[in-house]
Amino acid sequence: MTRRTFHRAPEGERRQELIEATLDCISEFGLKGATVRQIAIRAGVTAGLVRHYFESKDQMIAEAYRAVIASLTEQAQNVEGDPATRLREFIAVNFTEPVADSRSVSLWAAFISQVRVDPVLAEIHREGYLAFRNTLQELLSEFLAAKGRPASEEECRRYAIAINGLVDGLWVEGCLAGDLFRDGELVGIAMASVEAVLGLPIEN
Amino acid sequence: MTRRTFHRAPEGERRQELIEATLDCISEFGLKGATVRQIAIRAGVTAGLVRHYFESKDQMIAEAYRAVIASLTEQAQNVEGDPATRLREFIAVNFTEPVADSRSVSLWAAFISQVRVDPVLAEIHREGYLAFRNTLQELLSEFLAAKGRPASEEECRRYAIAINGLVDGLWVEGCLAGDLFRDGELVGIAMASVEAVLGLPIEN
DNA sequence: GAAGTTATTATACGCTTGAATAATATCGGC
DNA sequence: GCCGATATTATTCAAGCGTATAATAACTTC
Repeated sequence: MTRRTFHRAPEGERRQELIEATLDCISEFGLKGATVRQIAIRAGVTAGLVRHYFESKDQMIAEAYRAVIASLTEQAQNVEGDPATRLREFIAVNFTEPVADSRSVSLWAAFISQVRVDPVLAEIHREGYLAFRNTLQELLSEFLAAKGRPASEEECRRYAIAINGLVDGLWVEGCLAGDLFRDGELVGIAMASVEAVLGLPIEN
Repeated sequence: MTRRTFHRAPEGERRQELIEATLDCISEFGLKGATVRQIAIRAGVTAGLVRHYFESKDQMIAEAYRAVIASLTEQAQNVEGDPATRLREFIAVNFTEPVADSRSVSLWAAFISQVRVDPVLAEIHREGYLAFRNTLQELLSEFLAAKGRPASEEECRRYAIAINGLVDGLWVEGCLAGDLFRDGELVGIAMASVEAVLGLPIEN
């Protein structure tokens, strides 16, 4: 009886691999299908190792959720250029891979469904939502100012809530049933709707 | 050793109770917490009975999903009055209980997260989404015609997609973190945004 | 290249799960 | 008021769950 060989990975790397494997399993098998054993198989290690890196499975899941939120928001935070370009990019990113992907929305939904159950996840969600919305709000404020139509914080807040809802809603449906829409249709609808809401074109 | 007493419920009634108990458990404990035993306890029966009414737990879950979709859409289908009133009602319903409720969104998310896993649920979702959107599209068509600005089917389709996304996105956030918004704020933002998208007031 | 550290494997444990089965209480028909 | 049908309970089962523990292989250091 000989043991399987293995290599000792640097700590950070292995943790990352385990989190990635966790997300793979959740998106493919659902939260209840993401068992410690499945996750370990996906990561190419044995189940016991999970507890060497995480205090519990629940803690690993929470960290995995943080990773999801980060990947969904970082794309939106890193846009560059003048306000109009950034606003366009901010919207377009949500209808382009890797954000626009059935895996993403599965993960998002899996965690959303636990928000009511697990206060830790609820807090992670709230932080992520507010960060996303605040980024958008600031972007809108700059955009409106640049267009010569500066708006109050309160006004920008309302716009941010509306546009965030619009983009999120379209993102979900696009991810879930992309085949119901033509290529580029959703991003077109989103752009046109945002322009209508703001009462301004988003071109330069 | 004496058995517990019970009463024989009419078939339809008991099925309904079991489905309702299933939804309670999913929303409170998540999909993985909705075990046959928990569901039975919630329904006030013993676990074995589940299999008397359903071929398997999975089948019961699928039927429960149908019930969720139905309850989310039936409110929107049953609005009455002239087109403008119906459009306003259609929107408002989504920000009023029982649709606007953290239980609803938990259930919705729990099932959405399984769409990628289970083709049966995917089909149920698609049907529900299209029914909802088509109702909205027809409503918009009538509304625009009544306002003296009739629109093509293609135009109405685009409006329906946009407004459906907007309402869904705001609905999710409102349900998840209602305390981030003032009373009536979301429905106000939704109405204003829909008016902007359509370029028309929704009053009579 | 030997010794020490620890990341990783292997195995075991107690518990819960969905499902199958047999016993039985309830109720409608007569 | 009994009788047959069946809805419901009670019990059991194998499989899979998260976790704990001990053995060991892979690196680090000197």
